[in-house]
Amino acid sequence: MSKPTPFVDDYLAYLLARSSKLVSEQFHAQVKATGLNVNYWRILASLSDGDGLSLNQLNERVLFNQPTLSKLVARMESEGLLERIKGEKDKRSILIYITPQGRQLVNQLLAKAKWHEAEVLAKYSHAQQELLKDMLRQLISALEN
Amino acid sequence: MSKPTPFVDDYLAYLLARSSKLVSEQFHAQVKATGLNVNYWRILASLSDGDGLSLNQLNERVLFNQPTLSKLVARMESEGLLERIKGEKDKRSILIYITPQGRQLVNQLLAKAKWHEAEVLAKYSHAQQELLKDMLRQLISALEN
DNA sequence: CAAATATATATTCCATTTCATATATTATAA
DNA sequence: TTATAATATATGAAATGGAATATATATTTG
Repeated sequence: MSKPTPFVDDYLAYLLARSSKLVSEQFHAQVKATGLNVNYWRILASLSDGDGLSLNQLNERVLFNQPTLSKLVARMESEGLLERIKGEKDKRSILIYITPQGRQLVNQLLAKAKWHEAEVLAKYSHAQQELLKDMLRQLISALEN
Repeated sequence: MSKPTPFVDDYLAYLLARSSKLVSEQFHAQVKATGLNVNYWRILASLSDGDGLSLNQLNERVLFNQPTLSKLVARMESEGLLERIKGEKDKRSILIYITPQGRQLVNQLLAKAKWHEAEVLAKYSHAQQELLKDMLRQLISALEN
């Protein structure tokens, strides 16, 4: 009788957390090497293909807490990476834009990120890569309601 | 011409982080409802099918930082959930065991966790579930070296 | 074997995150 | 309309997490 599979190795939440952490950590080392805060990278990447999101909308993507994101965005503005503009239609909201400086930074990192992803996925066929991503996308949209 | 897929929605690290967070968060709400710290749950679950791990070994599973885990384990011991025993063979090491009280707690949560996972995966066939998990396990072992 | 190096865990100090709540604005109801 | 509730973001005190380092024990080297 061989040992049963340990709980965590068959537990989806654990497999996701572990693979997520392993994949991210490798790349985050590269981000840190450029001197950038990892959270800044996540925020810039989330804004990279369409800024002008409100804080809440951005938060739905980056999945921080609202106060955490609020403070990060304020810091990033003070460092010249983002700009915050009060909403015209709804004056409670703050719309967030990438500055040229932030854009330059994120563009460099996007290229590195794609390169890193290619490395991670090198052993998989294109079909397999898409299968994995599709399953994750399905999971996400199911959980978002 | 339709919009291209946003970067993040095609980026593996993001898909993993997002799905991980969404899956975990749902269950963590249940954990918190029982009054337990989420990190405690992660530690107990990691020990659930074989305790007596050293701090380092445990850390390889839970993927915290060593000082963070060290502090958490100390707190959990003071709250009666774990026991720390100095290694016989290597006296630098600390072996970590679940107390009966900790065991009772984790057993309840393991049952809930499995139930929650079943819900999350309900829409997938058994074969698909295994496919997803296998791909994640492969990814993990490739990244661990 | 003694000295030097490596390893396992703990601790300290500081930056960041979180919880609860405040403020400002908008939407709804009476 | 005015009062009430809801929503978006900000803020402050307290808890948490991380980087650097300390301590204790083991291993290696000359």
